[in-house]
Amino acid sequence: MGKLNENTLEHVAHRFKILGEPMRLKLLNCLQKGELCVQDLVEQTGAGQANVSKHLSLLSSHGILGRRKKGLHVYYFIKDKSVYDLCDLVCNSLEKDAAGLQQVFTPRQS
Amino acid sequence: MGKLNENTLEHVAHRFKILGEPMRLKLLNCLQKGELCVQDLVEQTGAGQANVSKHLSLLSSHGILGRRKKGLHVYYFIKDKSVYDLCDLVCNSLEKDAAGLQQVFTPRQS
DNA sequence: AAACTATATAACTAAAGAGTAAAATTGTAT
DNA sequence: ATACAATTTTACTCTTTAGTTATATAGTTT
Repeated sequence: MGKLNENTLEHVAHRFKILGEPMRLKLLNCLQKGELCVQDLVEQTGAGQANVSKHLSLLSSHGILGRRKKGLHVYYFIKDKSVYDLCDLVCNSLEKDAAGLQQVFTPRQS
Repeated sequence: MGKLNENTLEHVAHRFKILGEPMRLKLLNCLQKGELCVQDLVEQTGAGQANVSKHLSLLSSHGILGRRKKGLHVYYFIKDKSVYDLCDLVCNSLEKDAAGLQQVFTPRQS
């Protein structure tokens, strides 16, 4: 994290905030294997149509997803693959935390 | 992002949410060079004392910061350095976005 | 054209959370 | 013990936002 001025700091925080909703991560997770239309995502997530649509709009308006219209359907796809790297980093960090906790709570043989 | 089940997905989102506040990133930014006490951080950020204290509590209760008491002062320090990697990743992604926009809006010589 | 389907938008409700001021803790100094 | 200083906690206000329902838009089919 080199020299974060006030402005870029806001942008970075904003990006994190966008990724900080379980439903949005769920959508990104579904889109790992390739593009899907809104319907598909509604089915796979079990969320409401309007809700899914709003999240997708947000993600695409911030360059994380791309949008492709084909007839009645709108297909969304991953545009910024760095989100997966971010998730991986967080996962590793959380696993390390969990390992640490386990070590604390697992009594040693005496 | 390998196989994120419902549960880990929530945890990852939660971590992002924690990092999704400008003031918290500001605090992490201040702590890059080493530990600081609450007062120092209040001065460096210009935020209210209670506010800073709450953010620090949150960050340390989630393993991102560590806490060390010394007399009247409480020193906070980075415990999970991966947060800087996360910020770097986001910065790179945002820079790429900005570069793309510039390319779109900069007319070529014809 | 009308009927239908997929998606987006608008308006609303409810919950979460950032900031603040005041009171409570905790530790120090006199 | 009293006074003081650093930090935390509590209680509150205000803003933001996720989810929902209903409506609007865009495209298709008959």
